[in-house]
Amino acid sequence: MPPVSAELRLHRRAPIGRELYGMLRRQILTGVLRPGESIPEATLAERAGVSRTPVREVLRRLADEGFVTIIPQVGTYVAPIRLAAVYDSQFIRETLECRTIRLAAENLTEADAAVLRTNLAAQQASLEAGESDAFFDQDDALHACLVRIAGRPAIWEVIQGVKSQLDRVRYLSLQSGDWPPVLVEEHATLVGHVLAGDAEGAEAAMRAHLRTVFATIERISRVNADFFEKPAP
Amino acid sequence: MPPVSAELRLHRRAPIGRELYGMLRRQILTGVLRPGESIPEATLAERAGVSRTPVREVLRRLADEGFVTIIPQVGTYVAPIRLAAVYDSQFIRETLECRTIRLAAENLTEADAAVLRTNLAAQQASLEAGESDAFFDQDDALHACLVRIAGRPAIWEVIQGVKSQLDRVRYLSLQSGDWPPVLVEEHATLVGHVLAGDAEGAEAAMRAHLRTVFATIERISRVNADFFEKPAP
DNA sequence: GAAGGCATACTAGTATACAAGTAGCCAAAT
DNA sequence: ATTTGGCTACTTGTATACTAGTATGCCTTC
Repeated sequence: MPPVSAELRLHRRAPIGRELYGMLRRQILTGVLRPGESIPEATLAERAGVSRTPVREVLRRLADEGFVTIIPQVGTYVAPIRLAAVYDSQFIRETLECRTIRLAAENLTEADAAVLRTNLAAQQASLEAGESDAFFDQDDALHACLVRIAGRPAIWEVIQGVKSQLDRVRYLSLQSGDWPPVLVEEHATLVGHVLAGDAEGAEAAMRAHLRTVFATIERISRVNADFFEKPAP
Repeated sequence: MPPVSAELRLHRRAPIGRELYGMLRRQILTGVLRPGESIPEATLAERAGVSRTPVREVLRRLADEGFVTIIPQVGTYVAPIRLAAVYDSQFIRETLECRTIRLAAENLTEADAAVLRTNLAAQQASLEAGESDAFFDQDDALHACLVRIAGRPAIWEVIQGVKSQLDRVRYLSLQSGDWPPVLVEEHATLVGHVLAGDAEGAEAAMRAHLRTVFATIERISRVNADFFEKPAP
């Protein structure tokens, strides 16, 4: 019989391989693990001090997100960045966030406004300190916050799942080049419109902001050609 | 070393538990397996004639999609329909499909038009024959086709993954009530706008169409209360 | 010398054995 | 009669053993 307590009991899930998942995801995202690199289950299991079973589940999930490629009886490899997937991710993200930010501009409360201002200040600090990794996370936090303000917190989970490939490009673009100042500026504009309750302006700013990545993709895929999938001959 | 052939070789993947996944998904969707029902790994494994290992991967994926709830050391149960998830699914689907159908109306070719007309005719046939299961699939096929015409075939995969909870309501609504005629009518209107290249009208029709589900949710959740998550007390 | 076949090492897929934790029942004590 | 304690059956989580298939390097042969 179904436990009626299921709704109110907080299950202490067993995220044994949870940190392994996060570590691998991060390492692939940041390029510590480079596309094409072999990551056998046995090696990961041994390194983490666990058996292959939980490792397999982690890899299966990473494969679903497009981070690794599993070839049966051959091996598991860090997947190359697929440009087509990047463009699809951008399309979906733009579509969803441009709609949610309109709602955010309309539903804004004073408490939300304070959170947004705090985040912007933190970004400025990371920028001046040159901490690109911190900035990367704060960028995500701002967008997540906007989605939450829109009253659709679950949407961010979907975006998070979809933008995996986009994130890899985003990370590379933060490493080299002078994009962070531009992004902070755009974020400030974005938040400004939201604070003013200007839904129309906020959407336009978001659209422009999310398309900034386009300006870097070509250069990134040229400089870091080995990170990207080879185009069909 | 990474096999360079990875891109062009077609890997004969080993979808051993693939049919089990489809069967379970279908059975939960159609209500053959009812929310709260216990589905132990061992039972499923024995029934399918395989070991627990592949069954676990299937269940893990179903859990990610919100079809089952896995409680460690307790059991695996068919998940109840979460109304909040249904509304989130609808929001995302509406946002994405309203944008893609605009593109579909603009990118339409003659071949696409023929496919759309064929699908509509098939729907009409299923309607008259009272085959609601076939209609369910044709409904999906039409929407998938529109997304493909828009030039974003990958988007449908995302929608497919998101609308799981929505589908359960959709299936229930097709079982009882006289909604199929309404939906076919809406599909015809939709396709009509696309065929006419009327992006504006197509989007409006799509929005109205995807919101039709709202009219049934309240009744469905009342009639089939045992399918839905109990609201917080 | 080159090309083809074969053996070996390594991989993920699968099956099975073991461990840890939960819920429900039953008995005993109050 | 009620409550509380423990015990048992059952579940998922994890580890390990085994299977099957692939790629590669070496050896043979032409």
